[in-house]
Amino acid sequence: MPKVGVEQKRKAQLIEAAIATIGELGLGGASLQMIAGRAGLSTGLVAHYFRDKNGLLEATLRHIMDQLGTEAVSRYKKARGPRARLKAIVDANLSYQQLDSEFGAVWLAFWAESLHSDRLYRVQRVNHHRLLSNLRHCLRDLVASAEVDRIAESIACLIDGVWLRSTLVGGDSHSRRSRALVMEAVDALLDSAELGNAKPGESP
Amino acid sequence: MPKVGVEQKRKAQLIEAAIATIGELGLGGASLQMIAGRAGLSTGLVAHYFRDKNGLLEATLRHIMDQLGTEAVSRYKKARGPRARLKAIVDANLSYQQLDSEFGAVWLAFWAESLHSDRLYRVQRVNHHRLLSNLRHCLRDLVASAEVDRIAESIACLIDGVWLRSTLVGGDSHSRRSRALVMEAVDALLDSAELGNAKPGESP
Amino acid sequence: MPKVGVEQKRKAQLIEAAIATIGELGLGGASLQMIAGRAGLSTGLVAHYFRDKNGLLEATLRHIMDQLGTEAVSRYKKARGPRARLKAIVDANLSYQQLDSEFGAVWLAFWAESLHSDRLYRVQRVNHHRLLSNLRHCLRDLVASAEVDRIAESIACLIDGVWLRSTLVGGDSHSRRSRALVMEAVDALLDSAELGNAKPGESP
Amino acid sequence: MPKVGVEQKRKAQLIEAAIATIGELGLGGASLQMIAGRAGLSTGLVAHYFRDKNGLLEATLRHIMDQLGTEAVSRYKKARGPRARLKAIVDANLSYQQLDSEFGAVWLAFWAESLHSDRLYRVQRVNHHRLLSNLRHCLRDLVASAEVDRIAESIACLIDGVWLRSTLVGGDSHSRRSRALVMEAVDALLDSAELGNAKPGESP
DNA sequence: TATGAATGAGGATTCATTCAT
DNA sequence: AATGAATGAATCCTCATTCAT
Repeated sequence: MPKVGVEQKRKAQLIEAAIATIGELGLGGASLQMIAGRAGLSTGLVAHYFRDKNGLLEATLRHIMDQLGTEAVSRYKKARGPRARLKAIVDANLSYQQLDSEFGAVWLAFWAESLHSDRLYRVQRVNHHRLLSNLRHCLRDLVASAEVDRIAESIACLIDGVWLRSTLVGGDSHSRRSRALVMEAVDALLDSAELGNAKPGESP
Repeated sequence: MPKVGVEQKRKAQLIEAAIATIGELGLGGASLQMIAGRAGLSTGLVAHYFRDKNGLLEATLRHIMDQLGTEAVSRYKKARGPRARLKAIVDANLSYQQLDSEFGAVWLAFWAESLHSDRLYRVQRVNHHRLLSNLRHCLRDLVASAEVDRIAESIACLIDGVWLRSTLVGGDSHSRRSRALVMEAVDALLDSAELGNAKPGESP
Repeated sequence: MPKVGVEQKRKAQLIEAAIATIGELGLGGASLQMIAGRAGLSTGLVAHYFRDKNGLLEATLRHIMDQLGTEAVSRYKKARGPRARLKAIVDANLSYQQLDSEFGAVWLAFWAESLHSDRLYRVQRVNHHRLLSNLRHCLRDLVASAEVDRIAESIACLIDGVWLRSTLVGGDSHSRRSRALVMEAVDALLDSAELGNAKPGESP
Repeated sequence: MPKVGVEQKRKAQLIEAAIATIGELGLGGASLQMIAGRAGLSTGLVAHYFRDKNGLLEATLRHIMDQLGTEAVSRYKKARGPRARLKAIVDANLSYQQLDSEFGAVWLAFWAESLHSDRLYRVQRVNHHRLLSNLRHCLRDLVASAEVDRIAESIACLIDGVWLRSTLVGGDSHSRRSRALVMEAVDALLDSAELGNAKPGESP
């Protein structure tokens, strides 16, 4: 009988439960008993598979980041043309945040915590830089190289600002509006860069 | 003998210590003993003046918001012209966040916590709407009324995204760069709105 | 009203309870709940006064050592003549161990633990050397200086061996017998040293 | 297929690992996972072969005692003359304790624990009496029968006191010195007994 | 025979809160 | 007004034990 895969399954169960619990109660309210209970497992298993509560939290953050990365790559590959690819990245980041209304809260909780935990901080920075690097890669085909960094940073801030503020509002209508909002702002940024540099752009 | 003002002074001491402690250790690590100890007072005083730990936290968040509001009003009044007033608001929000490198962390901690605490949530929303409302007020003189809401929201997102991402990076050079970044993005947004609406804008 | 002395009293209560509990259940069975419960206090007070369980244990060991030291000094001062002083020291060590039948068990538990705890180890060594030094001091008047160290060490071993083995037997008759046993052995050691060195000794 | 002997081998592995772990970390720090891990086996095997953690500990103590007994018998048989046989017993007890510097710690840990465990206590007492009985047997040829018990007890205390104190000091030079110390004290005891009884002794 | 997954009780520790002074 | 002693619930973690494979 396949005892194989039990470890992966248990880890996934615990991570899923951690996400749900943190989303509902925040990091401060997410005790191991709540998490393990929601997963239908015992608290001891956390130590068994993750050594520590911190181990579970780190794995959880990493899981979230991996999922976001996978989503972004998948959308990116389907997109045709540089502007579409750029928007695919934006879309991946936004849709992922808003897939579940709790997701923004989880993301935010980890962001806040990462400022006081080396392990989480490192994971967080990897993602920070990955988003910037992806954006820059797309922008190289769209604006003058002198503008790439600035515009990439602006778009990254827009994305993070949008989901951050949307955690305060929530709701589906807001989700749709916020996507549109970012897209229009991105267009504005690209247009101004193109105009300023007289660079011939493709139509969006 | 003027024992008047003792209450105000003690409250201020505790709030200041709360901000410093949360900035350094996060909300999860800020125990009453740490806060009171840093203020040079006893833990009992917290109950005396704020009834509760939550009472202290709420007062602390309110204090931060009030300070930000005061700063914004002060800068706003000195500014001449609609675009300058708009930038004054942006500046107020950014400079305040970056006054102290710990400040972003405090702000972030409260934002995360407010998603799980009604009291904090309400305070947070007031500020959320105040920023939007201020931005909208300025924009009415700059862009077509149909665009006001959208641009205001975009700028608000930019502001929050900038300080949020800057909590991960820190440093003075980043602070200066991020101000410039927002200003340029604001210009791009305004220009695109003006062009699109053929509305004659003033020069920035 | 005298709030003074509360701290000393509470510490004494907890230390006393720690000794009783360790004597009854061993270090492995002495939980904070048992200790605090026996003292009629809450577990939280341990942290309040000793910071830690280890803090309590260290204070307890120190307390035992101090008491033994005081006892030894008191008996030593009453004794007349070098041989009597030597026996006063032996008596102090033995009578203290056997005052309470649990005491040997406590002493033994700490000795075993001190091999794995730096803090306890240091305290333990201080006592180890103090006993030797006291014995040497007495012996300088009784045997040739070349023999002092050896005889001191022998007597120290006898003392420790006696109480160690008596932990396995217990009972009052054994206590009395073991005192006599050490005294006779001490006499044998002194006699052999005196004879070997042809040193004129006083009558015991 | 010779699966015979597997049981004995596994038991020996676990016992050996238990001794090493207890020596290093003490009884309080010796978890089954540490012990089994050091033996390269799984925790489940402990239950399989010893039913219990206590079963393993009891077997371990018994193993130590058996080894000591074997060593003593072996040395005893090689010795010629009553005084040499007496010293053979002393040597067996001391050299065994000091074979490994961790050994005293293990012995001490079990001694402390045996005061709170019936099973271990019984094993401990068997050894206690065996040493006494061996010593008495030798002494019957050396001192008056009225002195046998007293001298036997004294020598036993010396032996235990020496290894007990040596656990605090350790080091090879101390080992050698402590053997000499006991031997000289034994001689002093024998001489005083012989003199007191005018019994003609053989030369050692 | 052997593994290691899973459990859950028990321990130390932290902390907000209460209250006598 | 102010202290800090005292509490006890809550949390994380460790660990012996059980059991299915």
